[in-house]
Amino acid sequence: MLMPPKTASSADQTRQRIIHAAERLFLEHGFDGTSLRLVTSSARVNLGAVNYHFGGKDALFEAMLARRFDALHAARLLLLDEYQAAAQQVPSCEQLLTALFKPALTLARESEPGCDFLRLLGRAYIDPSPVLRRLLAERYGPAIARFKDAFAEALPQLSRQELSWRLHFMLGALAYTLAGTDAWKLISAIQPDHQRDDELLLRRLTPFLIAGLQAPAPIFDDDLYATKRTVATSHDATSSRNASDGAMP
Amino acid sequence: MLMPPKTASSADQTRQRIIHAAERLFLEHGFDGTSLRLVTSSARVNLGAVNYHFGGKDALFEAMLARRFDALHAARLLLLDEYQAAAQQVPSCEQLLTALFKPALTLARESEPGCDFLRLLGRAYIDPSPVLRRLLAERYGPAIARFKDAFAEALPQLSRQELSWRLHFMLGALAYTLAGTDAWKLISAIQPDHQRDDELLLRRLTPFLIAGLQAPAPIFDDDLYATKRTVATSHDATSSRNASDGAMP
DNA sequence: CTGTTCTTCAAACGCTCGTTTGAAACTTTC
DNA sequence: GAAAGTTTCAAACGAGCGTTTGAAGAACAG
Repeated sequence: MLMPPKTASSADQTRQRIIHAAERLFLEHGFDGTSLRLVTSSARVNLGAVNYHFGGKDALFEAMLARRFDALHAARLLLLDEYQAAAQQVPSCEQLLTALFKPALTLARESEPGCDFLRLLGRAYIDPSPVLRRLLAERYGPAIARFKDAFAEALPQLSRQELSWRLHFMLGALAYTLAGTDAWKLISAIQPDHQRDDELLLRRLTPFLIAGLQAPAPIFDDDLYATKRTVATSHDATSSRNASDGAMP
Repeated sequence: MLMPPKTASSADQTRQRIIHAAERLFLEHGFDGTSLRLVTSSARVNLGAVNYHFGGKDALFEAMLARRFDALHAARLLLLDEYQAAAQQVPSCEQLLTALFKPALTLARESEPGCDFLRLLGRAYIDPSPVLRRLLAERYGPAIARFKDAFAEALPQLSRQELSWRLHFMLGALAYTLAGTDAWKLISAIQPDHQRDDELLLRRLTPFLIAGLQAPAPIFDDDLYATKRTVATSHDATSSRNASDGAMP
C-alpha cells in the first residue's frame, strides 16, 4: 500500500536531485545536448533512476519545466486579471509587460541560487527540440493567447496580422536575450565580469519593446528593398502583395 | 595530377548535392538533429562521401554556411561603405537596417527555389551547437562589429552598454523570426496558408526595430519591478547597480 | 593499353544514446 | 522477524551516431 510520506523520503530526494541537475544542464546544453548519463552522474544517482521515477527523458523534462512554468503562468494570469479588473481603461502595454515580467522576476528571486530561472525560460523558448516545442504550445498556448488578446486591446491601431508579428518579434527579443547563449560574443563586451542582473536586463528590454510595439505600421508601397535591376517588377510584386494583405483597419 | 575540370565533374556534383541536402535538412532539424546518414541518403550519395569531400560533419556545415554567408557579409559591408562614403551625415538607423536587410533579400531571391536563405540565416544564429556559434563569432564577428560602430554613431544618445543590449535585442527579434520555428503556433494564426514572404516580413520588422533602437533609455530609480516585501532593499540594489553602470554620456 | 589518380561504395569500428532487466538493498507493514 | 512493497544498482540491449577502411570502379595521362 502506498503511504504519503511525512518527511521527504529518499525517493523524493532522488527526484529532486534529478530535476535540479536536469535544470542546470539543460540551461547549458539544451535538450538534445543533455544526456541522461550526464544528468544522473551529475545528480549522483543511478542511471536507471530517471526512467524509474519519471518514465523517460521526455517526461523528465516535461516535469522539470512544468514545475516552474505552471507557477509562472498562473501568476501572470492572476496579475493580468488584476489589471483588467482594476483599470478604468484596458491595461496599457506597460502594464501587460509588467504582468509578464514581474512574476518571472519574483520566481527568479525566490528560486534557489545558482539556478537562474530566466535563462531557463529563455532556453525553453529557443530550444528546437520537438518535445519542448509541443509542450510549450499545448500547455501554455492558452495563457499566451489571453495576453495576445490583451495586447490587441492595448494596441487597437494595429491589425491582427501586424500584432501577431510584433508579438513574435517581442518573443524573439525576449527569449534570445534571456537564453543568454554566447551570442553575447557577437555583439561583444556585454557585462564582462559582472554576473547577469535579470532585473536590469528586463528594465533595459522594456522601453525597447514598448517603442517597438507602438511603432507606426509599415508602409508597403515604396521601393525600399527593391533590387536595382528589377525595379518595375519588384514594384508590381510589392503592390500585389500589399493588396492581398488586408493592410490596416 | 589534379586537373581543373572544364565542366562540372561528378565529384563537384556530389559536393553540390551534399551541400544542398545539408542546407535543406539543417533548416528543419538544426545541427545536432541533422545526421550525416540523413544528409547522404537525402542527397543519394554514399555515406563516406561527406568525410571524403569535406573532412567531416563540422567542416561540411562550415562550408555550407560559408558559401552563403561570405557573400552576404561582403555585400553588407559594401553597402555600408557606400552609405558611409556618400552621406553628408553618418548613416541613419534606417540606412543601416537597409544595409543589413537588402543584401539578405537579394541573396534570398537569387538562391534556387525551395531553399529559403533567410530561414537558414535565422537558424544559424539560433542554433545552440558550439560548432556554429564559434564559426559565426570568428568568421563574421568583425563585420558585425563594424555595424555596431555605425549604430553607435547613428544613436549617439545611447551609452555603449545600452547600445550593446539593444543590438542584442534586435538580433534576437531578427533571428527568432527568420528562423521560423513552429513558435508561430504560440502566437498562432500567422499566415496560415500563404507561404512566407520574406520581404513583407522584413518590412514589418523594420519599424519595430527602428522604434526600439531609438526608444529613450530606461530609468533606473523607480520601483517598477520591486517585490512587495523588499521595496527598500530592491531600491538600494537598483541605485548601486545604476552607479556602477556608467549610465549615459 | 598500362599505370596512376580520383571517386565511390559497402562494411565495419568505436562510441554514446535512451531504455530495459533482474537481482540486490532498503522500508514499511503485519 | 518474516513478508511485501519500494527504491537502487550494475550490466546489458539495440539503435543511431561520426568516422575509418580497403577494395572496386571511373577518369585520365602517357
